[in-house]
Amino acid sequence: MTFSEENYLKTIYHLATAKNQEVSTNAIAESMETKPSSVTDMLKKLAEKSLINYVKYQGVSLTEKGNLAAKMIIRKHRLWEVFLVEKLEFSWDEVHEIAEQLEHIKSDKLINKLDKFLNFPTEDPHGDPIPNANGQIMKTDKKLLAELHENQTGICVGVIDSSPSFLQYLDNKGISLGAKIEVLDVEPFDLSFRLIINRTEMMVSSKITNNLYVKLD
Amino acid sequence: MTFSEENYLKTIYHLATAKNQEVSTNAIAESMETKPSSVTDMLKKLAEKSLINYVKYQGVSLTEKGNLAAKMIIRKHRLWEVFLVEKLEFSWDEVHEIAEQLEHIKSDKLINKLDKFLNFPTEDPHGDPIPNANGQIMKTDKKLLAELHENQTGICVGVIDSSPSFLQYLDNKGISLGAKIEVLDVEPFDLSFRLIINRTEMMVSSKITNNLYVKLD
DNA sequence: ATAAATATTTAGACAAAACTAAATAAATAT
DNA sequence: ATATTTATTTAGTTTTGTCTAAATATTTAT
Repeated sequence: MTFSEENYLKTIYHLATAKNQEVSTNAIAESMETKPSSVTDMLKKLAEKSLINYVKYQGVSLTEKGNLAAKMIIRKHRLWEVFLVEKLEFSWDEVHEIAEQLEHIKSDKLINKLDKFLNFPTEDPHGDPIPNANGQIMKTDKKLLAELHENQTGICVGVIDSSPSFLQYLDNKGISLGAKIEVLDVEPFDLSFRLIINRTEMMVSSKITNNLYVKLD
Repeated sequence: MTFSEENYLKTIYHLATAKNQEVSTNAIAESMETKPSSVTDMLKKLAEKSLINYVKYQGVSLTEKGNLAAKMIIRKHRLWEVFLVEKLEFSWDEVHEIAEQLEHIKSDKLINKLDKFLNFPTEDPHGDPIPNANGQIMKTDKKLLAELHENQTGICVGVIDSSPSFLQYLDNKGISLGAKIEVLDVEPFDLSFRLIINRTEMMVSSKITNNLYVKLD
């Protein structure tokens, strides 16, 4: 499988998972910053290889085979992200670009040894789940911080918005994966939260609480 | 720079270093298992980018720029090999193929952090030197085992022939990088050596002693 | 229900990196 | 010194993945 094919599969997987329905040609083109005509070309090729179900003008979905292939690419991407953050000390916001390259390295043995070296992590540094070697995804019982009530506590396990600017904002505030969070109270007017994070009290807006995942204790 | 350009540069570097003269089109083609006409095409492209000195029918040499670029690729290749052997527990003979892929990952920050993570190694698992971030290569004072005399001792630091079959032979005999070697005596008839390697006495043929590098104590 | 807008596909072209076959230059042998 | 062999380059083709422009299908609005 070529780099390009792998990138298309991954994009289709993400779009299909997010929308939970057939993925349109234009949606793929927009997401990959390419032209719809290029997408059509590639869809034919992927359908030819039985990686997607493709009916002209009707959008696409992944076949079983395509779904597994996509999850293996995502597995590689996320394992490499864990490696970059935990072993090489990159910060959250720097790893995506490099993992985009590393995810295309072909060697099952490599990725399984990496998995072991990292102690079989189940989530990447943004809190997204890592499929195991069989493609199974452990779903976590994480909640949005915005859903918590006063006096509830938990630990930070991920984000929705993983843009560098948001991740850097979190770094500045001292909010990192694994941080202990306690909700002191919620301001009813603007839904901002008063929190204790790692022993420091702070206020955060609803924009933040709607982008941070926590796991309840 | 594309994968293909990088592979050509690397090949030219190795051939130029081995022969210490201009590299011919055919030599490159043979080494890369491609056709001379394909090589000519690429040479024009590399010359256009000032990476090589190319005069029709005269063979090529690397420019300063090309030489540095080649050394950076080799640096990446060898650092990844160290990672694979030391951290992921691959054996000597498995790492080359995977490193061929990893050497093309583009990120200076990545490779320098990897270097630090591995504690700035100066040699890869086959005993070949690793250029530093500036492209400088520390040359080691290694000798061929065949050059040692009776009662001399040293440690195994590398090989010439890095084919899987030779590396596997060494593994079977318990000969690995860092192994202590003591020469007991040399059989004048066939130049075979009687050795103690890691406290075990064994006989090795001159075919072996001519392919193993040792550093004297 | 039809017109207008939007989405998708087709047709044809291009660049990169490879190839084959033919042409040309360089090296070698007689 | 010329003929022959070998090495190298040129010319033209192929495949992959992209593009533009034009054509066609689908959706939306009136």
